Amino acid sequence: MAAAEAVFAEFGFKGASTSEIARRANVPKPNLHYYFPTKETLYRVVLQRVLTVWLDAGASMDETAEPEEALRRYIGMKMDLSRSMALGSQIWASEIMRGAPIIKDFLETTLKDWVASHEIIVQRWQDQGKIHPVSAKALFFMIWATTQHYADFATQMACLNAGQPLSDAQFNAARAQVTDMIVRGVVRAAEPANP
Amino acid sequence: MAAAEAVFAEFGFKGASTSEIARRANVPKPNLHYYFPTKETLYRVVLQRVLTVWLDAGASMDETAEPEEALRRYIGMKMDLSRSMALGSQIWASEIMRGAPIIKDFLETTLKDWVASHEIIVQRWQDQGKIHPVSAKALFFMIWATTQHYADFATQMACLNAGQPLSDAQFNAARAQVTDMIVRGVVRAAEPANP
DNA sequence: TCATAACTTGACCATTTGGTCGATTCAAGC
DNA sequence: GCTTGAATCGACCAAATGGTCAAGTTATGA
Repeated sequence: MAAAEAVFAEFGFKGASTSEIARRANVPKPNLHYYFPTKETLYRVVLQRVLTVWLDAGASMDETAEPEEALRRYIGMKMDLSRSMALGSQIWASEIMRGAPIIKDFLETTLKDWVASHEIIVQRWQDQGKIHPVSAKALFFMIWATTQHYADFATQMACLNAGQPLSDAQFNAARAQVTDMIVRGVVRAAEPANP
Repeated sequence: MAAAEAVFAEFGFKGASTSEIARRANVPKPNLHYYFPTKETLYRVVLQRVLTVWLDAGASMDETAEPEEALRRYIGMKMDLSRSMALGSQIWASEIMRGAPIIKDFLETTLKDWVASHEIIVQRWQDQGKIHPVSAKALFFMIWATTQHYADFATQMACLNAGQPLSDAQFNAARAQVTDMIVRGVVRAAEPANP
């Protein structure tokens, strides 16, 4: 599974070869087909795992909380996932880029529902004057884009960081800055107390 | 070239097949190899075009301008590129995700220099108290991530938009909102005039 | 102990892959 | 018309692809 994740992340579904996956996993190829009949089966399983974890993260956006707190928690969690599940994020990205044949169904149902329900929350925040007038989609796209960028473009970031992947300290700093920037960009500053 | 762009964007370098490119371009395969000896040659040419255009956009960040104006211009230009060169952006993304073997050199030289020189500008803005204390890299990563997201994840966005790609009006709205959010997140609000 | 099921694996197969070859067509200049 | 070089293309090649098979080996449980 780990081998499959790495190979799919590096080459995409079509570019990944079962032989390569088997080689990296140190098993003969037929052994791999014993557990996963086809390449697509294996791919689906790998994708499913990403999907599950991301959905859990999505559930963490507490609707009862204040926007700043809710956003901070959600962004922080997505940043953490970008670090701990970078390969999954990459597979997701390449799946989307090839037209999402496998996860289209998920996008049209579960994700759509998630967005719809959270659009309501964002709208409420806006009605309450707690955040600036932004569309919920634009907000979520920015959060997803920025956080996942730390997974999908890790190579580029490493190149701009003396060839080294971001250290834990660097990543934590980035996490904080990303959160701050987005929160400032969206949440309306509390009115200074005036009589 | 257009066919190659589409196929590379959809399947990545390894997953793209020259036969498929030739088929989409309505030319026999040997004809394709007549102009581009190898798949990699063709890939390099396609990538080079993206690179050139993006560099031009990068040059548009006028260092003499105020941060808000400079950022607005740059973000707007990158958003426009995401619309007009979506496939190029996708190829870029998958090239990075496979470890950037072809463009590593560019990343380590030209891009690194670009970032270094623009870090100075951002630092100056910060010293002048014009922007919040953010690292230039975190800022650029957020701009790149968010703008390119509109190209790389167009499929996902379409799924959340009743299956339709963003219309011009929707895209323009997104462009404005993205710009506003980032600017608000980074640029320090002008002090209210006080004696 | 032994039968049965779960697992492992080297050899194999049809198809697709990137790329080539040689023969043909086309266009330009004379 | 003729020559020459550029462009076209059907047929082909070796290698890699996803996937299979049958012959093994190992575990399980009675």
